[in-house]
Amino acid sequence: MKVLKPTESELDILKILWENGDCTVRQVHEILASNKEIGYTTTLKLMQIMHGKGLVERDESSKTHIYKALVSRDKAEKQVLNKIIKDVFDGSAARLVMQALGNHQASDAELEKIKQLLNELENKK
Amino acid sequence: MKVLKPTESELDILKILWENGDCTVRQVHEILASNKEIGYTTTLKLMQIMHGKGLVERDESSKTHIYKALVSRDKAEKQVLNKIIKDVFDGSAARLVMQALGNHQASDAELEKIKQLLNELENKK
DNA sequence: TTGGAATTACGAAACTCTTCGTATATTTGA
DNA sequence: TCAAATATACGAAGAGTTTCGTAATTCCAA
Repeated sequence: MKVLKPTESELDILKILWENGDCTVRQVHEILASNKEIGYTTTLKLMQIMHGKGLVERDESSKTHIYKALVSRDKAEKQVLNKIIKDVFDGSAARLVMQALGNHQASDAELEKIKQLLNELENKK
Repeated sequence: MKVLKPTESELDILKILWENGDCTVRQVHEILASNKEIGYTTTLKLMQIMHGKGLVERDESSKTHIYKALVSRDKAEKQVLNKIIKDVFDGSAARLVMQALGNHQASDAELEKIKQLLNELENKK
């Protein structure tokens, strides 16, 4: 099975669908356009291409189509990370984690959650 | 200041320069060509473009130029991560870390190193 | 009912990235 | 010395992405 790798623009649209649920092109466009200059037909075309690639499906029963993400957020995130880990971090997830932790400030609560996850991972072994 | 975002091919070349130190086009090409089909002039062109972008500098004192990375590995890794964290993980490094840890098998030693890093981070607060 | 607004479909331009062929210059060794 | 090997420069093709204009269709409100 072919791995679907969303482009950057496609990811923007997927995020909107993940966060807002199924959307019309108009709805997606309004959100995109609130962050940057973009024409309506550009948004439309992107979503049509995503449909062609199988990244989204759409309900065509009424004239105004309703789009739904076909990739889960979790899966897409994993794909992105796998690629980075492979390409940039020599396949070492730990290297990536340490670079991320060293660079970014995480809140106490977040650090606690991460430690908890680490303990669970160790117990599983 | 403009952020330099290496493309995938450019990253391949940077990695060679980071690991092997300064290189001629020929040296870089030999390493690239051991992993995939690629013509010499392709490698040359890529490195010329990288030079134009300021990703590398080169010593032109002899006919055969010697290229040197101008971005550090650490900085490039941080840039890649920052972008992903911003684009995909809503700005939360912790979300990225958890996705990475949940997905990939890290060795005990790696997990230990990560826990240690977490402790250091907590003590710093 | 009908004209304007909204929607989809489609083609093509502009841009970036990757690739390589060809031209030109330099070095080298037989 | 001078032909072959090696190097750089450069242009351009091909693929993928992003952008939008235009045409055709459908819907809705006056």
